[in-house]
Amino acid sequence: MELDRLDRAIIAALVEDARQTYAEIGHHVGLSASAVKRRVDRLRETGVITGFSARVAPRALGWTTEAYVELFCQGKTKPSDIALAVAKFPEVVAAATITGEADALVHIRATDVRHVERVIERIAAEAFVVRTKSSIVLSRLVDEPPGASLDEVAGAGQVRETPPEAALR
Amino acid sequence: MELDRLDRAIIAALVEDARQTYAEIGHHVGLSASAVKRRVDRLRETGVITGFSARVAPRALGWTTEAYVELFCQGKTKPSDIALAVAKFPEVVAAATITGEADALVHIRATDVRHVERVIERIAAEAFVVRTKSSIVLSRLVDEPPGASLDEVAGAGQVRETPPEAALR
DNA sequence: GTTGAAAATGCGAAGTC
DNA sequence: GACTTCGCATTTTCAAC
Repeated sequence: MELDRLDRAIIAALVEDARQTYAEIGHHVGLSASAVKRRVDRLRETGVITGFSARVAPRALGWTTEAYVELFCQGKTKPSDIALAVAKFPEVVAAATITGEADALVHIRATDVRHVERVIERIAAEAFVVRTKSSIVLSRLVDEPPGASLDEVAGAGQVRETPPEAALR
Repeated sequence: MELDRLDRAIIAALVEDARQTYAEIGHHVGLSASAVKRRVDRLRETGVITGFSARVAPRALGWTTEAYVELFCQGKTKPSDIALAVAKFPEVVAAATITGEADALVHIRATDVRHVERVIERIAAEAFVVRTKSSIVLSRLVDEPPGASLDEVAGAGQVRETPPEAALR
């Protein structure tokens, strides 16, 4: 799907505040409310915008501790096996297979260090896990709303209006 | 701030879909629209809900590649130094100081592998960075909207209604 | 993409428990 | 103190242009 400058401005506005009215967004990007709605509907249908979500302060809900855990797995382990195993835990915020020594990296959010410990223990108990290596987060330095400044840098799909170098300022 | 069962149900509803109407949320949790709005207003004022944001498919915007980069820094480096240095890059989605060998972990999202490489190069050029160790993401397995299932597990602030053990099912 | 009108929703006041 | 109902302003939505 092709995205023009207006689409990206609308997306940026919605990433910043998803409860703005169409009229407000329209005023900001130079369109009528109807036109904005039509574009937003299209962006949702085509899967560019996957939904709208409240940003919650994890600490306010008691989630004070997080950790990154590297997983070292047996040779024949499939990514889908790892996905199934870790997706079971609500504490697992993110997970990905990666290059390097470890096979996967799992991001955990929990209520305290003991809680983190218990989750790691249960992940390590999975049959395919050979060993784990975990790092507790001491202090979070950056935590952008996913896609906060995407429009500043990325081009629209395959067609880029600004050269990649511009992304580095 | 104290959160009761209703607050957490409302938060869960808004994390799932931040553009639901107050009436819909109210129907779901058993309150009138007005009551829901008052609670949401209070949750925003107290900082539990920090905002509302559109979820965007990074791929649709051309962000097809991500990486995790461990930073090894000089002895006297302060977390705030690292924060200032990495926050400059829109490609840096998250960063945190961690326990273990490395001093910090930086999560990068970029348009392609070359783009990742350039960002890492520029981070490595910071005066306090001794060396870096990076892992490119092969495939993302889990990517929950931050706080998607927080209410399932965490207690409300310091007062916990369910014992921590319940979090592990 | 815009305008305009009908339906739905947001929002605050007043009243109830 | 918190919730509900009610009335009016705003917004959403969908037509026709």
